Amino acid sequence: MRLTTKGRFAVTAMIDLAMRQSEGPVTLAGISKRQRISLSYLEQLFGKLRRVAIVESTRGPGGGYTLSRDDKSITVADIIIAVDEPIDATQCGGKGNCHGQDDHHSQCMTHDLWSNLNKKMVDYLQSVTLYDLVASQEQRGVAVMTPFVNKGKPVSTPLPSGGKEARLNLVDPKVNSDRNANQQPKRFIVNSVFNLAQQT
Amino acid sequence: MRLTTKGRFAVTAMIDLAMRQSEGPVTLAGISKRQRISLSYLEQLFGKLRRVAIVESTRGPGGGYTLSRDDKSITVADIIIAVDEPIDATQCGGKGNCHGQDDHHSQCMTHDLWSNLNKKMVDYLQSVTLYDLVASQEQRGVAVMTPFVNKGKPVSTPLPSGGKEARLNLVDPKVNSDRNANQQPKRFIVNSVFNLAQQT
DNA sequence: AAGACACTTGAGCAAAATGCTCAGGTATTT
DNA sequence: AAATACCTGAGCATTTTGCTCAAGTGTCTT
Repeated sequence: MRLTTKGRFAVTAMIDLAMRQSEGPVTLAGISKRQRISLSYLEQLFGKLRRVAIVESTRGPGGGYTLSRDDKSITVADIIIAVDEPIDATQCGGKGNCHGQDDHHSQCMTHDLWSNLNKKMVDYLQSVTLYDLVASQEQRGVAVMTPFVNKGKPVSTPLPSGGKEARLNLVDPKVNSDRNANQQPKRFIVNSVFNLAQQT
Repeated sequence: MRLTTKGRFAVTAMIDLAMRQSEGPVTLAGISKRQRISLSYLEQLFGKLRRVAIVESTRGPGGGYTLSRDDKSITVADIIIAVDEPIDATQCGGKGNCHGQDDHHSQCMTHDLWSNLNKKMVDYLQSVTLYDLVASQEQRGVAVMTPFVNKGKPVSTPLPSGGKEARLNLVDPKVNSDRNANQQPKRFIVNSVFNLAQQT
């Protein structure tokens, strides 16, 4: 379990995807614009997410990505583990075969410490589903990103994205869909886990 | 809260210190040999530990480091926070002022997620004291790391506990003086927290 | 006073990891 | 065809990590 911005981007992107997939496949280009993550980078991330079968892809015009299973059965841990794969094989890798060099049977001193910590982290991240994140997001008023999506709930704020996005953005007229175009719309930033809490 | 090998080394070194400070100040050179951590690196780490008043130093011959407070009141979190100081000022830094760029009052989508995760980690690390680590270490038989100290000081045979655990696997008498011994002694390796648990 | 000891400080640096970009593809629709 | 959009892998600039080196400063022993 590593935690880098890669994992944070992936979670952010997945929330975006989860919030809009009712309209059909969501394009990476769209996520890229809304969340201001480079398209190429997203392609990398979603390649991994697809390989672990968290998302499915549809090619061609009108294509994009969809969740391959339910909101509620995809956890944050799933996402992070998929994109931030462990380099494993480092140290004892949880196997417990970590003595100094002698033949002692003792595990390394702090094995349990790190092992337990890791477990706590995984436990927590596994307890949070994509559904939870979407729900809490909608409750907050960030809600739906485009005015059209409405999962039966009141759409609280038609965001100031204007008429351009007013249409299911299947075909954005003339949008400079340059590969490396820079984007502007709002993005929900993800914080670093590790820079927080100096104390509490 | 960052977790790097720096923090792991620091915890390891602190355990070593805690286990031997009854003999008086513990030198970095000693820790360096026993744990096979470069002296210069230890100097860096202990500089930070001293600055946050977790340890105290005594200069000159016979000097070294000592815990500046009780075993039981020093937590792993204290140690890690001391050496792996957060670069803070990144993102919203826990302040909650993390919107995209618009004027929304909403915090960023996953703020709570990372914030909670961080809290869980800190909570756990704060619940584990140096005393706990030393105790669990001794119980394991790793016990005291070297059989003697030839500093003109009495060779104490630590190990208040009885011979419960068979023969505490102390280093056998063959192990020679630490005079110019190259780094060979046992070291309790610390694992990467993040490379563990792919799943559970 | 001399010298050994051990902490103290800061600069510097190589290797690895990170966070991307670029340049090509290939499949599917219109 | 042509456009759309996924797919793949190589490559690379920056940052972070994990140290080393060099020069101190204070303290004790002789």
